[in-house]
Amino acid sequence: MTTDAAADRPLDTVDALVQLSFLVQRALSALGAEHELSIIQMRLLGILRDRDAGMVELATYLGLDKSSMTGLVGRAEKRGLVRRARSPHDGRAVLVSLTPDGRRLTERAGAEIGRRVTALTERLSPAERAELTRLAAVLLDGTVSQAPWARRR
Amino acid sequence: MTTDAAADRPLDTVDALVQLSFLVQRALSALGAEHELSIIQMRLLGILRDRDAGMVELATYLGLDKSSMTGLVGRAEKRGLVRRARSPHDGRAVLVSLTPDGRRLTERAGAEIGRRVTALTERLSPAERAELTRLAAVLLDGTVSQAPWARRR
DNA sequence: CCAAGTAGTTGGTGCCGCGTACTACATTGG
DNA sequence: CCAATGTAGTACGCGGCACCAACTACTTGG
Repeated sequence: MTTDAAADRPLDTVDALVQLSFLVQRALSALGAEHELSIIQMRLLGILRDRDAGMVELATYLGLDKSSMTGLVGRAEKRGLVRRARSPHDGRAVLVSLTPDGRRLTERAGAEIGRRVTALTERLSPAERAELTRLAAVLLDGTVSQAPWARRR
Repeated sequence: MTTDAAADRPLDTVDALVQLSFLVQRALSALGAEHELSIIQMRLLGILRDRDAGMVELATYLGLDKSSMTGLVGRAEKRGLVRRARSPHDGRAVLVSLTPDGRRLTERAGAEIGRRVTALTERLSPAERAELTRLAAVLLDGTVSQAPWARRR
């Protein structure tokens, strides 16, 4: 239901989207593996690239339980990618931020993601690429309300 | 790098594809969760829907190590979704197949995936849907040689 | 000030994936 | 035929990831 469907027969829309999602995820996963990063770790770094955040905030962005954050951040911290600091305004809270090492790795991995995902579209003309982007944006738009995982603020 | 990127600014192609992949994966994951199925379990069932297979064969389709299959199939077997049978032609081999329960669940989940993924495209016209499908197929085509995860036979 | 709420951690459970090591059967070539 | 080699599968240990329930420590509203 997800991995198969005729490889050289015309795909229906459902199969196309599902398989495309696996294709992209596999690219991300393979790329992350080269830096010993899981997809969830990359997502964590990606959020922290733009702003520091507390544990609950991160959990919300990532769609995880807050208790899952302890281990996730802990492992990143142990690798020196991330740092915990006490929040100045709230004694309970913690502010997670990238270390310089973490930032370097994040920038680098981000650039590689750009390259690899772009490579997936190499057979598309610029106009097709733009159209694909537009269509994807429509799908993403349609679910922003149900899917609070790609928001700023 | 994966979860963010401006929510209401124009997306570039890379962000669009990455975010779309997360959108679809989240839909799959949520749907699976309703039946206590992980994505990998659904993929397993999806393969077995069309044909029985040995452990190594399944591992190849799923891109996993064969040792990972023991647990995966074992858990599905314990739930009564799947059955192991000794291969008639090779005393070492095992043939994994769906039980009637497993087949019912597979058909049902497959149908729901169709519905939900189709729902993601509700804002597209039929022509746009077809175009999206075509474009996705081009991306998928370009990597078949590197990605032996969507083949029959 | 105190009750209720919030941020975060801990501990336990289970799934998933890997690498290594092992058993059992199959195949091949001398 | 049989020894060497190859292949299918399992077992075990490890670590990452995610959940839930329970807990601590702090903050806030009345």
